[in-house]
Amino acid sequence: MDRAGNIEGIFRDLRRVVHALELYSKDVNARFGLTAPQLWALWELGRDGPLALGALAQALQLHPSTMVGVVDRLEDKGLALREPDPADGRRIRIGLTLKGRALLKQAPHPAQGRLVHGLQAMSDRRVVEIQRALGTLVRVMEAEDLDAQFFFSET
Amino acid sequence: MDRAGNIEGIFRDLRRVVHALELYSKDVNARFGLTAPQLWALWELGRDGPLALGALAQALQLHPSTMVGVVDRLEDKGLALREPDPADGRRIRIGLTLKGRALLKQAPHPAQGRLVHGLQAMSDRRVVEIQRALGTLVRVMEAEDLDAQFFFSET
DNA sequence: CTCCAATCATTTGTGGTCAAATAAATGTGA
DNA sequence: TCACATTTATTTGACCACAAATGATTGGAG
Repeated sequence: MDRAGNIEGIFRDLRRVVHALELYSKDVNARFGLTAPQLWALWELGRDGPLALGALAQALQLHPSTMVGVVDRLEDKGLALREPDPADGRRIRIGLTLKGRALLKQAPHPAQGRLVHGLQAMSDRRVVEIQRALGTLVRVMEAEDLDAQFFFSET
Repeated sequence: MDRAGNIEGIFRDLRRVVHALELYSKDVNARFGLTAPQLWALWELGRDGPLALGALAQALQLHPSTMVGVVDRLEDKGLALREPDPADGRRIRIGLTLKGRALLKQAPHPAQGRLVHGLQAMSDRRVVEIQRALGTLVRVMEAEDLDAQFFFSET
């Protein structure tokens, strides 16, 4: 197995992982009525109390304009609530409703579910290896240095 | 670093990898006027000649209804073309236009960018480790998907 | 040959994501 | 004080992704 083949394989596997994550989100939605971002936001709100929209977006690593829609849907479901921030007229405070708090007690942790079962069944060594590999990927992909566009040799 | 922390970290890193992939798609779009799925579809069409919509969706691991929009946009840009399949009235044949073929010659490989740059700069051992870890992840995640499908198809 | 199930592309609806533009409120410097 | 840049949330527009429903076509069973 040559190097180009390895890199090709990494890309293919990444796409498959992304795909599986999306299906997992749909599955969570079907079982709990919440998509993965919605559940994650709910969990974050339950942890850090009322948050401004920007702070919540930051916590979830999402664009603020993306966050608006997610919060809208949580509000539509009666799980979260927007309130004006008395200290700063620009800000809002997003908090959980009683219903949201109740649901949070029953819902799975965002990083939980059948997917985690597979990881839990692995040896510690395996888990650490995956974590280290992903950490390397994140570092590489989030590296700021650009350029270097045209030097991939295809077979 | 405990085990739960490792699994937490894996999820966090997965989200960041997904995020980076999305930004990469936007970046490709800004540079070449093509999003990652569009570029990938173009590349696949240039490889395997005219394809039916379903076959193309299969090649990209996308839902057929998703593929429709991507092909629409490629057609709007004059890069691809739908033709009725003379042998089967239900099927269409999606092919590249001359313009599409010309663009494909200049466009980067779909699996290009920051990530490839980083991977190429790594040691072989590192690349193999990443590949193996992702392979394990894919097996676990796709196995869970199969379980879910089996579980939900029992009615 | 006819009826009917399977296949294929598409449409519709929901949701996620970003960037860019907008509006309101805040804070700051002259 | 007042003009102006900054911050914050939102809207708009484009794209991606899926599931479910639809319409047309095909192919097989009787």
